[in-house]
Amino acid sequence: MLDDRKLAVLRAVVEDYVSTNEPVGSKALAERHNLGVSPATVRNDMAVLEEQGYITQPHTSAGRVPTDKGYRLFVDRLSQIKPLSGAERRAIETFLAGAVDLDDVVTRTVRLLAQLTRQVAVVQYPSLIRSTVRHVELVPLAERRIMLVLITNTGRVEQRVVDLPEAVEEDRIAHLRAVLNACLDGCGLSRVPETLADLQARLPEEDREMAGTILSVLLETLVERHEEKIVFAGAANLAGDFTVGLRDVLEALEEQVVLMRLLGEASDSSIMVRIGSENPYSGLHGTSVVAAGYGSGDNELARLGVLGPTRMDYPVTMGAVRAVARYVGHILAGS
Amino acid sequence: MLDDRKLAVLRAVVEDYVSTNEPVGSKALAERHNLGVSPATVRNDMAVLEEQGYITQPHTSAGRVPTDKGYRLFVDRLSQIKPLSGAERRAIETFLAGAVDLDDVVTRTVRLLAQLTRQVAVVQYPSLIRSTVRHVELVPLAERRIMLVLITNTGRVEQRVVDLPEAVEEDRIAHLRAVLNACLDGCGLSRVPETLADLQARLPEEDREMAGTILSVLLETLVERHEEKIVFAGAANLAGDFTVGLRDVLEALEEQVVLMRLLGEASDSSIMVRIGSENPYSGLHGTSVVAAGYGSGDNELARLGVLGPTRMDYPVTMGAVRAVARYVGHILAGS
DNA sequence: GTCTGGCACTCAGTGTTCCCGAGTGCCAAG
DNA sequence: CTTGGCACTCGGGAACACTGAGTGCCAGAC
Repeated sequence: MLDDRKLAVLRAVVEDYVSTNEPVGSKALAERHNLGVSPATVRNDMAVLEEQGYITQPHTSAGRVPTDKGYRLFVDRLSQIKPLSGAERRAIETFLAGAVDLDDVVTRTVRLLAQLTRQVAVVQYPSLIRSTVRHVELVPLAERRIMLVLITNTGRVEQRVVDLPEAVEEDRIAHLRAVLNACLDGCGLSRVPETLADLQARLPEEDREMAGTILSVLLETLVERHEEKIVFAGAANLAGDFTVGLRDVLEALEEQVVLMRLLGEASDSSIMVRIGSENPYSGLHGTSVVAAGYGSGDNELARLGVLGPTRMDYPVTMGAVRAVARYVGHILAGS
Repeated sequence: MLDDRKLAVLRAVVEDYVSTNEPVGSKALAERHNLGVSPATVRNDMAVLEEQGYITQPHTSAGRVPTDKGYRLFVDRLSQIKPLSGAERRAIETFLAGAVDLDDVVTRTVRLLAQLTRQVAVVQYPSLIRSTVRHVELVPLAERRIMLVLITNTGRVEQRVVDLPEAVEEDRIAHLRAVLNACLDGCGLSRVPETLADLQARLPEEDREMAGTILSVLLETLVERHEEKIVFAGAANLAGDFTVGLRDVLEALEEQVVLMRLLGEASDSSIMVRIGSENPYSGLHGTSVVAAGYGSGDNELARLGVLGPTRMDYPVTMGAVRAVARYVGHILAGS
């Protein structure tokens, strides 16, 4: 139904439109890409492509512009991810290697990605649920008040102040700390609730109340933070492209929930592309998202990606996202 | 040089321009504000005000618009901070009271302020330098690797992974932890360096090397983080007002350094207003900043504020900033 | 001296018209 | 199936006039 030349025409339309940002006409197209046929022939092909819904014209007597469906076909079958240059890889590596803690890794990553793609970058913090406990610390602050600190294997640190029902001596707290760590060290966060239930049943009577208070806060921490943390950067890159709808996009970026859904569900470690109206949030039609999961080694910890105009250079963007996701994975595995 | 009526005219020009966003003419002005004089008289006054540089006309045959100098006079002498309504106060209070940790306080604050003022809100994390140490924790991760966690009285938590030169048993680490906490508890962060120097001299010979490594990382943490953390929200509110220059503004917002300077130096606890070209960064002429310090009790921990078009409602904005700064102070003092 | 009404002047913004040219669709011939 | 030719469409820019809000200035009133 679409022969090779028609596909070549579609590819040419996408490439030209992406680079010029202007509707592309049959003549210019026949010249710039050596298709070996005349403009008239190209016109016929374009008419077919338009009929099938892959391209459209903004108005009569203008060139053609790809539709979302057209971009989709381009991404799926007509393009290859473009790897980064050696210089770019090295730049990424050295830039990320300078990070001192998790916060820093995430901040650097999001800025790097924004700069690399000249679009808006979005990075999700490593998911608590898929992490494991590295250490639990109880810090006495006052007689009836302690601070609970939870450290995960991905370097994430969560803290809560806990008010106790009664005054508790430091050594009982120290003991609880030891027990907690013995139980939880290396324990996957998703298995923490059951582990804690077990633990509490085994505690001596007099510690039950205190421990109950602390453990319930610990559980709360896990549940609350199920609402994952997510950041973005590069909003300034929007200013060039968009004119209308920019407000919608900015609003979407500030909604954690929307942002989460934007990056999509865990995929089979390949790159996800969402084009225009494929996006879940209506304010983001007209934008595309390229996202991938990242993690240390095999399991996906979280996701990152970029958001830009539908009219973006998909091969390059996908290359950048893939590369950054890999390097972040390495960094997290190494620390 | 400027009699009362001329000042009243200036005030009227500012107020009308702020609310309509259109150059205001003599006729409309004489009608809407009951100045008790004719348009012709107002025209004469406006001519004087223009000559003095308080207002200007975009082009001949248009109304007048306040200049930066005009806004300055308005803010300094012609307006009063407008307190929030009771409902708004209560909303602030309940919204901030729900915060679970420092991160949460800051995030909620910045969103609140953005929503309240319908502008871009900027909040600086409580300064490390002016905080005091609440606790230092050393967590063994592996034989030659520990995690250093620093908790301040403002609830801020800093962490670093430290690689040790030699394997160290846990009890030596526990001992060092005890010593560190004994020395540093309640110590102002600015005094930490000297305190640590003292401490190291008093340590037993065999602990020197290990302790040196740890302490130097601790010092690094303080120095590095001297570059303070700062966040913003409400970028979507820019989309309505600005058309050109928006890119500059967004870029400025993503530059930590610019953002820092934006909020200004510690002031004598009053509200700072920077109007248009008074701003340090040239991309931000055309915008104004209203900022204030906040803190628990007497000492200023950090600053917060909003950024908006020069044409903003200063009395209302100042009221909101002041109120939020106060409540955040209370919250931080209470936890 | 200060205020006011009158009047001529200026000019941004809008609407109208006209024209150009890029690009199209269609058709008949190769 | 491809190609050149041709009539057609229509967005966008240039030229133009018109309108009206707003101004500056002046002479007379208070």
